[in-house]
Amino acid sequence: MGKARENSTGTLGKALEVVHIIASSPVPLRFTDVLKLSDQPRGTLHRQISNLIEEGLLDLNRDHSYGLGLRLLELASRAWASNDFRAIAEPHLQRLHEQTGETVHLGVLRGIEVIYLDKVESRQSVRMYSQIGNTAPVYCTGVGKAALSALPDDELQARIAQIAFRRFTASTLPDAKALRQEIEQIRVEGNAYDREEHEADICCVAAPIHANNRHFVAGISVTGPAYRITPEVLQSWAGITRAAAAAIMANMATRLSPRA
Amino acid sequence: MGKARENSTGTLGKALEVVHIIASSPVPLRFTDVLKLSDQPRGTLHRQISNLIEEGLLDLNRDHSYGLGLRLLELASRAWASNDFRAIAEPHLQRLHEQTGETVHLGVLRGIEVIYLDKVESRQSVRMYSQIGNTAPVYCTGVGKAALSALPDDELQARIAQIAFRRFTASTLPDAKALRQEIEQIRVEGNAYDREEHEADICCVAAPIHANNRHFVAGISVTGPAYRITPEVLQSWAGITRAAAAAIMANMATRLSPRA
DNA sequence: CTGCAGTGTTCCATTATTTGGAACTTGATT
DNA sequence: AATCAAGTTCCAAATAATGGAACACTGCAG
Repeated sequence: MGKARENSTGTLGKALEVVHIIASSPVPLRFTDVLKLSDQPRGTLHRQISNLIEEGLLDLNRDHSYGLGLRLLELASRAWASNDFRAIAEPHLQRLHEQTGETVHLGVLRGIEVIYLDKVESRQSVRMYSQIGNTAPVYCTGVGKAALSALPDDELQARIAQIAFRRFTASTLPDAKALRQEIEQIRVEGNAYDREEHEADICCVAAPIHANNRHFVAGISVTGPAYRITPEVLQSWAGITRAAAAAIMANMATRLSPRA
Repeated sequence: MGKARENSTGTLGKALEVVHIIASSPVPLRFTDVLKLSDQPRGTLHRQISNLIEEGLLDLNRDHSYGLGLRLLELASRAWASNDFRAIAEPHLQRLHEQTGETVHLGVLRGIEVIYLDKVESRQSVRMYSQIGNTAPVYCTGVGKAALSALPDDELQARIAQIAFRRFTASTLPDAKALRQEIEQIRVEGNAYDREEHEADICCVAAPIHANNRHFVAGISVTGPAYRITPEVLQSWAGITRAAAAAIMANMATRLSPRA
């Protein structure tokens, strides 16, 4: 199982590495656990963690395990609220949801992951806020593949080269070749699909969004359970999904970058 | 007149101060704007911001203004998902919502602010995720006053002393004396109320939650529009709100701190 | 076209902070 | 009471941050 990353850019980078270690662990970590996962000496790590706790980025539980601090929630709340792209997309997501009755996602590409920025769903009873802020691999999500398809070729190759393909389900794309092939298809059709490639029984249709210069790419998707959403139904949403994406891009052009 | 901000504990603290400046601004800031708001030399600030962007905590927009980075969303998403207290409270919030039909909040005390950890509401059409991660002053929210009432006296006095009272509405508590008086009342009754003290037309009934040692205090509330929720109705929810808080505390005792 | 002003970016000797090893404390377990 | 592991503190040495000033870029006005 992987050690940490090699991104130790200055003090800040190291501090965030510690946060990342704690964020990534499925199980609560105590001091020595973190010590083993990081490659820092005891004294150093201890001071780092103390600082992080002081700043509210980490919390010290009573059993001496560490958790993420509430300061993060506060900052994220503002990050979300002040995100122009999300604000522009919101009404279009809403409309797409009304047209389909299924869950609609907005995600942006970050490295070789998709991070979900917004979500509109009908039944709130289950896991209301679960998706926003979550990340998923590009190569097995509709939004991810849609976003990739909007990248310039050189960028695309660079990103694909970094991916470590892992099989989530029987239909997960197995390697770079299959992914490249599918990207070509998406570029022609204008839509990406996820047919139970990440989670069993979950499928979606997606469409790409990009800024003029294609340095910023994102995607939207309509998602539903495979037992209810047949391939034909999915297909039938392709057009309105593309239309919603186009509408968002049109709004971006006018409301962002007043001096294009 | 207090000193300016003295929260500059090390490099990390300064970096977060920059993040805070950008998070707090209602309007996008460019480099020189931040420079004016921070008291750091140009070169230093520039490197700090560069590092923060590198780490994903800030974003550089194309018009050279800065925004909060998506890394924050990712971390916050995990912070929220892995928060034991929130997970324990969740079903109780749900039940309280079913009993009242109104919006239910869970908030914890942090300094002299309340930070909202969770929310269950009926109509999702408006501003779904708006509340979680938001902060509000203790002295004019039901959850805040409830949480305060659970603090030991010395802690209570210390916190109250830090508050700068500001009038949000006609019924906002005006000063420390009024607040102390109300806290006494809450301690006797077991419930706190907010009668349009923060926002016009918003009122709520709340109940305190605390860990055994009272170093951790929080609160839950049932909130609704004043035009629909009469004082009598509000009063009628006091009991079930207290009951929900009690149930959460009972669960905390068994599920947290396995080695009390 | 040229100079000007406002912004953003880079450089590097000085300075202050972080580092890391070891010693110390705590508190559970035998 | 002794032992061991986990957590905390300390300080000289190493390293990273600082901050002042110079450099570049951009649009604007003469």
